[in-house]
Amino acid sequence: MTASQKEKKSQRERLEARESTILAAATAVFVDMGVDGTRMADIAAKADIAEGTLYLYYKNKQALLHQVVEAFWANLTHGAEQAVDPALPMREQLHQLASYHLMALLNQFDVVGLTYRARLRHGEPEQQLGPIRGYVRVFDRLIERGTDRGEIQLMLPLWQLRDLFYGWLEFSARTLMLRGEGFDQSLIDNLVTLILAPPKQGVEAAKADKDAATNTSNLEQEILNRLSAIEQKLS
Amino acid sequence: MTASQKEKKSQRERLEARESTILAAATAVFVDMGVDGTRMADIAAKADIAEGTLYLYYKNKQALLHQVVEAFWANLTHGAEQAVDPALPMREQLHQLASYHLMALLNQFDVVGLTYRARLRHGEPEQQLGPIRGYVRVFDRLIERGTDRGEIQLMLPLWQLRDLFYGWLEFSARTLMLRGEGFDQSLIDNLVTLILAPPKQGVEAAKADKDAATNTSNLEQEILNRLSAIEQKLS
DNA sequence: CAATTAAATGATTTATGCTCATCATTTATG
DNA sequence: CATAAATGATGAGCATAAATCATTTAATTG
Repeated sequence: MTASQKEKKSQRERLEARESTILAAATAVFVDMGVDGTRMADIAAKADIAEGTLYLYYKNKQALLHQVVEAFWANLTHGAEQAVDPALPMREQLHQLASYHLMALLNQFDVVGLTYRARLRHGEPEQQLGPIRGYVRVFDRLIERGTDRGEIQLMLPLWQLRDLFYGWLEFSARTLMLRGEGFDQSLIDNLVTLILAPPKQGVEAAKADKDAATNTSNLEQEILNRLSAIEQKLS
Repeated sequence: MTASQKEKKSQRERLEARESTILAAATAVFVDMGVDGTRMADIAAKADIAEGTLYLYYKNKQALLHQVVEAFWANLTHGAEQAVDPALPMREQLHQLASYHLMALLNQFDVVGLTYRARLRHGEPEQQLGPIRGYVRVFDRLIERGTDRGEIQLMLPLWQLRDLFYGWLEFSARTLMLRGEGFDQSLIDNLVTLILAPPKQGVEAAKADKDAATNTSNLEQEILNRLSAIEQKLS
């Protein structure tokens, strides 16, 4: 029994290894030739298996592409979690996350592009890209902690802050790629500064100034911070 | 000769009319069935022409898709130019542009989605989407004027500001669609306020007015506002 | 009204995603 | 250990749809 189970396990391992091989091959060819330019035969050849075998692992080309993208984002999530050091102050952590994300977008621009082709054929349920959700959760947790500590000064519902962060970075990555430029430090700095210490604006800024000038107690400010925390958790 | 020229012109007009018909048919079918789900035969049928005729007007399916997207953005540019009234103060203009853009993204979400499939097969020159460039120029001109007048408080390079604006709005549109929600006024307000100095009217103004009336401190009023916001979200 | 040019057609060709009958390998059984 | 059953792998063949092109039809010209 022990032997048979061992055999079974090594069998399963072989299957998983083959799945990884297929995924790696598919990623490479998709990136290299574009989705439409990729033939299933190409992927099979690169993975060194028969064409029909692909369909034992994935229902069709679309499902394979979907899996490629999911694996990519899952991997990215892992990297993001490692890139952020929770011991550091909030500003550093945000900086790390933003830098990591922009870096990833630039270095793997083509793979990111596959994401837009991976949404399932319309019809069928909300089987939207799950891993992306896991990815942004890294950001969400960071912001929630920062909000609890009252360090986030850009007062926005969490979802707006999230879309600002990722939307800005992704569009910027596209611009930088288009111009043939690389990583832009000023962009990251501006983004972090905007979220943590926005330029004086509106009542918020006036209030802050007033507080500083008139030496108002921190208690009232603390109340505001707590309220923001609650508000963001609700949205 | 006049007659012949007239004839020739009406001929050209007929061709252009047919081209419009094809484009409209293609847009409808692409949106309805998805790019992959669309057969050239479907488009031909909808445009009431033979399949082969399509290839007299467009080199292939990809080129047709490309043209559909270009026409869409060109049309959107026209709408944006009309939506913004240059006589109004900067704040109103930005508000109009942001509202128009978010509205367009939401109402024509599927067409916008086609944009990501319209980049030409890789290889071949920088024939990137031109009309999008024309579209963002509306924003650029607005910002340049605002900068000259010193009305822009968010000091960023133009390209960063542009990517912030469009990136945030597009990601937000996706979020709103995913949640099945519609136009979000607070998003627009926050975006405009972030870029410009505090408003003289709107939510901020109401608060300021109330401040003046009740002679309450800004801080206390801010607390009241936040409580109201929370209250609304809970109901 | 020929004659010439341009436009339109759709049967045919070509390409490729996917299926399935067959073969190979692994696991279960007496 | 032998044999049966189950699972995995294969690639020739099928079906679908994009693109082509010889042919027909329509428009333009002198």
